[in-house]
Amino acid sequence: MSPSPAERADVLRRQIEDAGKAYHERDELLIPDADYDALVRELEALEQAHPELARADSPTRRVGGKASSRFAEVRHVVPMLSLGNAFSDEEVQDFVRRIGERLRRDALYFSAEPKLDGLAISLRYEDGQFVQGATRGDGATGEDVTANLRQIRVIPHRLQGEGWPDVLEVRGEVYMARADFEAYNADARLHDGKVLANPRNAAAGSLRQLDPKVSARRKLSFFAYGTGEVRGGELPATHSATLAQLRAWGFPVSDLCQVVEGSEGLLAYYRDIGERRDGLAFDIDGVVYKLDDRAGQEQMGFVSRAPRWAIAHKFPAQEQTTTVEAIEIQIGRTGAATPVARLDPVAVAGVIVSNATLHNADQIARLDVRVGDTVIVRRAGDVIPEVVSVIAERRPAGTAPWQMPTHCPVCGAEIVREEGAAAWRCSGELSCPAQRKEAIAHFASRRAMDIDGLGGKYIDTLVDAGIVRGVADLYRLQRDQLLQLKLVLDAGSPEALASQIGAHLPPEASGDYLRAILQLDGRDETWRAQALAMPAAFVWNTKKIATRWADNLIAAIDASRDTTLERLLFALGIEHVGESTAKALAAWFGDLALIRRLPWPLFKRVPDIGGEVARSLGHFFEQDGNQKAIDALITIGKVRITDTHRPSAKLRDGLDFAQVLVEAEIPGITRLRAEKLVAALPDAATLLDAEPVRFVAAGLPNDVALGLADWLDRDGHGHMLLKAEACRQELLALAPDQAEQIAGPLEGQTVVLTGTLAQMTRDDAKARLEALGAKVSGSVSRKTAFVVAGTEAGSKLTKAQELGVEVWDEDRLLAYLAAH
DNA sequence: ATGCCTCGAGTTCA
DNA sequence: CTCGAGGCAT
Repeated sequence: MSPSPAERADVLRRQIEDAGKAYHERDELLIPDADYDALVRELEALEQAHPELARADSPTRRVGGKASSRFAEVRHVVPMLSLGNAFSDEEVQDFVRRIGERLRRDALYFSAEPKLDGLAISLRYEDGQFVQGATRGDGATGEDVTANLRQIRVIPHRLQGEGWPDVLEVRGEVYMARADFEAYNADARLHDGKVLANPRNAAAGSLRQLDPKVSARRKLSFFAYGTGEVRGGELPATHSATLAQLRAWGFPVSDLCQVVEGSEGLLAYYRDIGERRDGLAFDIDGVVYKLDDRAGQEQMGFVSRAPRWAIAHKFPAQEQTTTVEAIEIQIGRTGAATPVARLDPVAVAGVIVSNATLHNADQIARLDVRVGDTVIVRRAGDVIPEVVSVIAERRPAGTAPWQMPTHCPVCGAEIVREEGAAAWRCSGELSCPAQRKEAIAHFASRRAMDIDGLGGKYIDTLVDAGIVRGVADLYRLQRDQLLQLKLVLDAGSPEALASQIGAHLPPEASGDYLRAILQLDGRDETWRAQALAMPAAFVWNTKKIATRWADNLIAAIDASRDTTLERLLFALGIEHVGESTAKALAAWFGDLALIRRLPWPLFKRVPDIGGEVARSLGHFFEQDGNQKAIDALITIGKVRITDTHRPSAKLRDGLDFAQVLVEAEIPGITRLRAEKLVAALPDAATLLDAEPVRFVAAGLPNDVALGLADWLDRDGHGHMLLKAEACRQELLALAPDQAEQIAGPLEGQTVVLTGTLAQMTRDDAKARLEALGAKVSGSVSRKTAFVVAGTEAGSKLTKAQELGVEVWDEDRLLAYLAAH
């Protein structure tokens, strides 16, 4: 049976998308360009022949396409800066105060302008002629979009008037007016084209079109708001006069630009624009204030990549109303049951929101969100959608308060709440497929074992099929198994796959699909020739993509076998043990064999590990299943820890038996009492043998002595104490670790990274800072030594400024790293 | 006990 | 990114 056009179209779309994604996200070529083009052409032909199959999200309509979508790079001689943000009146007043103090001036004049929601660009004029236009890019380097900018009617090709500098760069915002955006989408809907999400995306997408004719059809506009490089000429001494001059030279400048005085003037302007916002012809997301006189600007200078003389005052996150269609719960890696609201999709602050976390049952109870409710949603911090409140008047009749289900929707185990905790958990542990999948995904994740290419979709299938039950099974996977898996997944189902293949194989070759495909693997020349003779490149491409994936995944799994103790400890997914704790454990103990059998009180020897984390570690390693899983990883999986070393000598400081007793958290046992106890009963064996009277004789109050006796009898505590004592002696007997690291120049300093770095990845920067002894943390506080801010730095930069923490830009970091 | 400072864990969308 | 909560200094 030959595949229906619909099935065929589905397969094509999936292949095109896989290849396109690999190319865009990883710069990886899954299939040659010619093959890719063939796939796209076939899909186009199919969609034309069967218009009912054409879909708005089809890759044939994708903006930009695939290969060659690279624009030339343009280096900005004067960097295109980002702006600091203000969200409250106070922050604006602080901004004005800082300037007043530094410039020692009472009256400050600002140029205030609307902040358009578009795309920042730079236009270069030489001898009055438009020669080049570029996007902002990372601020230092952008993309050359000259051809597309020439299509924008309001951008002058030649400067008007006179007196312009020999070289003039004009900075401004390309945007799409609301009316033009609506018209575009109406047209797109009519012709079944791709509907764009918002004017901003429309502008950005249009500008990055490769074909200028395409972007010409979309009506873009432009407002100038500043200048970049200027050579062979002078600009007026104030920003406002410069804008007027730009207008005279032929540039559109918003007529909402105004000069105002002091913070009062700024705030009045903000309110005025806020009121007029909805009536404007274009979207704005705030207003921008710039110190008007250039001399003052120069005196103020820059922090990181942002000028100190300008700030963006943002409007509050946009809110929208929508309805709650369902409240589902998701089971996380630790079993945490998180309620998520499925919403009727709605556009909030530029994106379509269809899910919003409700965080936990308390939050639902507080808001009293019910299925069917109309709610207000907001994008908190402009990213993660949240439900703000319920509109009570619009609640349908007959609803009941939402309740946490009593059983896990995935495995059916009971959902329980720990005492005093906020979170409900599925009690199924690793017998719950949801938890097992998440645990495996965590194990494979980049910061853990780093098995690239093993996404959630494949883990789902592997676990559902029973091929992978635990993490060690990953190391048993065979290439052909994976190949089959991928082929079936790509086709949607084994049946779909078989029917598709049947059509393209010669009659004598049809039959078992998988066998057919597998035999194409270069081993059988006859098959190979037949495949090449097939009418469509389909089988080849399917095969090539799948083979590539399987080979890559096998290679990634193989590469993950050599790992560090830190990564493996993190990968195990022990509760409360994240990257940082795993790193500390690895550094202090150095040896998995030791860690696996360590009684929990001894984990507290490591700074930043307290009772909770230590118990969690102990609990994990007590479980037989976990020990077996680790054994399997090592023996069957051939996982090797490459950095095993001796425990740190520092572990021995203050480590006597009395301390072990204290750290075991026995009720009533203080350091003083423990010492008395040890003086009378010097080791664990003696202690265990002793009658409670001996404890009293050693100076313990009656109730504490009885409590201790009771404690020793319960829950294997006695045995644990014996083990702890044995381990303690072992640690003491170990030769001191010679390889104590030399103190780096940043030893003991905490550094925070924020924003996007252009020259290196954040992981890279982190590793290099750590190599110098720094601790790289995620949150800014007074103790932070300095904050490294890349482009688009967010709240952490703001916080650093508030706390007066030093801010480095990327160049400074690079210079520092180079010097050390 | 109280109040930082961090870390861990969970999540959204392009 | 944000929230909750663990660890530790006061």
